[in-house]
Amino acid sequence: MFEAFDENITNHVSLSSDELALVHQLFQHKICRKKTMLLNKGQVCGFEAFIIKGCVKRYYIDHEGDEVILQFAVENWWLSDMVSFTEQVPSLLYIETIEDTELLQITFQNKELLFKEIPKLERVFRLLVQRAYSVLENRFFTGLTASAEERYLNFIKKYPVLPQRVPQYQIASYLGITPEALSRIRASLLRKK
Amino acid sequence: MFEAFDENITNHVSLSSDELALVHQLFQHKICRKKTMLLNKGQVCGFEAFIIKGCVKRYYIDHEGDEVILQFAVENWWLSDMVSFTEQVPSLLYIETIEDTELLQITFQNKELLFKEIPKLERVFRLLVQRAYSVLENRFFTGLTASAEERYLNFIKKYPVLPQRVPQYQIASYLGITPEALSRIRASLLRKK
DNA sequence: CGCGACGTTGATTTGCCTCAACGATTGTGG
DNA sequence: CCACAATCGTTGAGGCAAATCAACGTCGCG
Repeated sequence: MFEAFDENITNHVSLSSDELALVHQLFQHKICRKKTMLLNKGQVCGFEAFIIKGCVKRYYIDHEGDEVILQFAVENWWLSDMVSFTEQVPSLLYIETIEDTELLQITFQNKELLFKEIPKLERVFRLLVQRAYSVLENRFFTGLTASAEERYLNFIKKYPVLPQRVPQYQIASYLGITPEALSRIRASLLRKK
Repeated sequence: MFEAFDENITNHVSLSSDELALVHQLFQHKICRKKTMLLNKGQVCGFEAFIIKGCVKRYYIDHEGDEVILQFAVENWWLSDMVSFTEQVPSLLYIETIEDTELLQITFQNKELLFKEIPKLERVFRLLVQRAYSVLENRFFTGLTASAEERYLNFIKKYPVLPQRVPQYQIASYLGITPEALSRIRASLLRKK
């Protein structure tokens, strides 16, 4: 159960078996069905989680009442509302499972405790945040210049499994376009081939 | 010279005067004229800097040869190409001063040294990265849904000084629109009032 | 079966881009 | 000090990508 998780952490820093045991102890194993709300707008995000299995979306509701999907997260991804979690303020976002999902999650207090016991983990999590920042910045500037078609091609290249796991209108939302537009893009790509 | 800088750091963690002295020693004071290139595409970003005075832009050149501005940074902001700096890989970006600018900057080696000497600073920089992440995520999702006019209104509300310090076509670039479009938006806003 | 969720397709509209021309301002060399 | 160019912002005309609105087919499920 912990293999990928351990690897993800010891990638960045080596831990004694005692230390690793403490880590395991502070992360709680959780299983939930699809369509479970893990976080609602207005709640303080109480967890940071590593996804062992499943698929999750993170989104907000815009002023017209539509879902805008910021992120899909699958196996071996970290999941949280970083803003809400680290600053312990109410979230603006929703987090919801798309499939039955298995997580390892830690609370804010336990994460603080973990840092106190094993300070070198500060480094690991700083690197994780930096990585997340890079990914976001990349996505941001392809979003600024690329056309919808390019963004879609980019998406399926980067996440080839997601189209099979996520309904198309949610992918459209992630790409920042309407479902109709995505449908037409796909049709036009088929015609080209 | 160090007031705002010190405050920015001791906000998150308290330091002894010895520790603070070490920090000061490892950050180098630098002054440069406007239009100085601080980073070129292809270089490994050698610094992380705190802006004491001045204004800087961070941008890349798109496939049509146009500047796309990702960030303006002014007094009391941190500045770096985080991806390039932390992973020590060649940058895709340019960083250039818009005004005469005064910086406190640290090298990669010295930052590592700093962390080794004062591990609790890992925490400070983790929090800084997280803050940067929040800002970016916010900007990202207003970019996904908001119209150009909304983005502009947002911008002047958030950074009321920048329109006086930065030419309008660069603001347009930052907002992801053409200078013409921004000009029209401004004209239309004036008409409304 | 019948209903709702999802994807497709068509017609129309719209927000922003592109291209082009034109003032206003600033800087520069003669 | 003026002539000239360069830079910047504005305005107009036309075009295009994607949004909106609407209708329809298909599939899975209570």
